[in-house]
Amino acid sequence: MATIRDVAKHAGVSVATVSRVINETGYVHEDTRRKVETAIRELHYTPNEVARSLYKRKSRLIGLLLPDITNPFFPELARGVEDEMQANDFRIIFGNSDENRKKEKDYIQTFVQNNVVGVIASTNHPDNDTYRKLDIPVVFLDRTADNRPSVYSDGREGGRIAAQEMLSRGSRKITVIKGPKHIRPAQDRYQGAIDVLSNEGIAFNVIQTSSYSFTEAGTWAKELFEKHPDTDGVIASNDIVATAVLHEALRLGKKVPDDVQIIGFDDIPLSTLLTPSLTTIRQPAYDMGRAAASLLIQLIENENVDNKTIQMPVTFTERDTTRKVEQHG
Amino acid sequence: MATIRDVAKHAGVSVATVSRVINETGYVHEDTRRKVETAIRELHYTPNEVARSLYKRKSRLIGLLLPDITNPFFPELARGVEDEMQANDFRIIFGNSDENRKKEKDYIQTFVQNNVVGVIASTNHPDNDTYRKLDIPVVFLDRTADNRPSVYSDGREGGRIAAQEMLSRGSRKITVIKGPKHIRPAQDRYQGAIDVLSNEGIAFNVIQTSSYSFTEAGTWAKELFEKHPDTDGVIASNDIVATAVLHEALRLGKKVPDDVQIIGFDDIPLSTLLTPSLTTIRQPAYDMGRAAASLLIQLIENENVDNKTIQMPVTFTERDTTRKVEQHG
DNA sequence: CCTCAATGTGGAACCGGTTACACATATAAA
DNA sequence: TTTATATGTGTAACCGGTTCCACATTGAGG
Repeated sequence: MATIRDVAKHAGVSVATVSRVINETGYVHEDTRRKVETAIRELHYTPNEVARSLYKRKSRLIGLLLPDITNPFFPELARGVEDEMQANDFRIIFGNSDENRKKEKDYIQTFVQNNVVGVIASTNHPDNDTYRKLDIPVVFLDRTADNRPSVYSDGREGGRIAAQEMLSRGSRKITVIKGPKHIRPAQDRYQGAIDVLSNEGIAFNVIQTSSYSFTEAGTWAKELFEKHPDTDGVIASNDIVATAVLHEALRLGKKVPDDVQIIGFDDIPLSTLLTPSLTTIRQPAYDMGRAAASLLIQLIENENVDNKTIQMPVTFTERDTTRKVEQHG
Repeated sequence: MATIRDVAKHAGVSVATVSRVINETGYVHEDTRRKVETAIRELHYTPNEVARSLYKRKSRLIGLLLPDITNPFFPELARGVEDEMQANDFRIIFGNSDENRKKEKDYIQTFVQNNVVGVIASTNHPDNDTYRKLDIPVVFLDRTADNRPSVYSDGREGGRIAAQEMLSRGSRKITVIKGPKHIRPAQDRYQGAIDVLSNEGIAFNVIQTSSYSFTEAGTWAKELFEKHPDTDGVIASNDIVATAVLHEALRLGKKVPDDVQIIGFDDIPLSTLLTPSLTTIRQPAYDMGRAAASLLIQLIENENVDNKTIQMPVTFTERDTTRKVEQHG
């Protein structure tokens, strides 16, 4: 690998001049510029980002911390982040936290050790010192923390919508699947749903789950129909469990949506391809990723950001696991 | 952020000694060690990886390049890589290539600029100079290149198995979905399938697709049943299209597997949760990721590696989109 | 013709680590 | 007692960039 000194020698100038050419700073005579550019080309020189980063105490790297890329919601988010970052010449150091504080902390630390200029994190503990003490901008994604920069969608509202739509479509024996305790958005959704149910005076059952994993989802679906066989409406904590519930319902010979209606959450890409396709509360994951990246970049570049917390819309996405409701008025 | 000089001053020793303590190299008196360790703790010192990386010309970073994290097969792979790397204190710079050579090249370049010590790449052009000229180890994942380190599974064999199982279960009007031309494993699978079909003298139809995207998958499924409505067996190029085909078949009122059998490829996590659940040719994605990471680490650490190309088994994973075949013998 | 600002360039310090080397001391072997 | 070896520590160069500052040259304005 050629260094800046090689280029300087080859072009017959000083390293300072080469640096000026590369960074387009200060004065450089046109002829000199050309000489340097030729040398750069001939030596296939590319600047060493590490050396740069050391002096500037800033890299072109950002840290991205997500709970688990294996959950289909997160790749969408990640992809949004990546595309926006890529477009702005930032690269990503990536880690899965498994919603585990130690892993989180370790990752944040190595992010810092690698001079990242910003962090996007999906954490349940934004108020933790790990984040508070960071002196680089952090954007919380799919999570909120009051007044700290974040991009999220309103889980509570989503839960409410799910419950309302479920009710307006006639289900009365509703089972709500309560996502893992330590996952904030899961709890928000649950709260939103039971807000509405309680207000309307509708009794409901709850199935508590402890992870979002594919393998366990089936277990909870089984548990649901064993404990509450007369359920005629399921509000799931995300599309994975919703899919498992759908699978189990069909296995039991129930008709969906006639016997049981199901509403999921997230709108992962596969939801449309299920049969019947899954009605769900959509979060615009890809756009959320992009928005978070864009917000972080603004923060990094010290631009004045008026809107530090961006709430994205949740939308009821009607498909075939819910009954059609006749239009009136 | 405290630097090594701060620690040295605080402990009343030289930076060299601090460095020796941190890296456990050379001789350090027990008492000195303790003083230094105390100072490190008190100052919350963590070494700056960038400075390290600059001097050593080696970081603890590796580059991971995957086509598209949005395709559910890749998160499994990525997770395997991450877990293994994490366990060995390596971090990941991540990028999506979209199977696009320019993006690939750009990413590889920034990997190099950031002093990564190794690269794991899923590329269709392993023989490209981009990789040939790298002076750090590269492991190809989900792709082969003769004699270069790689972890993959035998797509051709997978295609053969799919075709055999399809035939042994009685389908005779088979449509093979041919994955995108530029994606090697897709072509291998296709070749494997038509090898068997041709050998057996079975006529078959082909649907050519040009991407693995969720949104387009539905289009090809529709095209399939429009062009070849009498199809009684579909060999899909991966589980995404298989899912779309299943969805479309059911929509058309076909019985699966009675009227149409479907075999997918990959065994993405959702396959079990479809109804009927998807029969597929499984690749052990997570294990492949781990294996690739483990191989790369060996290469990085200059260990003698006897087996540089690791072929993982493809296994016929029988579920409910294929008919049961009676056991004999 | 003189002055001053704009233009152009290079030397060297600096970022925060690692390590070669020099030097000192303690210990064991001869 | 001498010598070789193991142990312990510090100084300074180095990694490959960036940037401050000093210095030279040019041209415009007075």
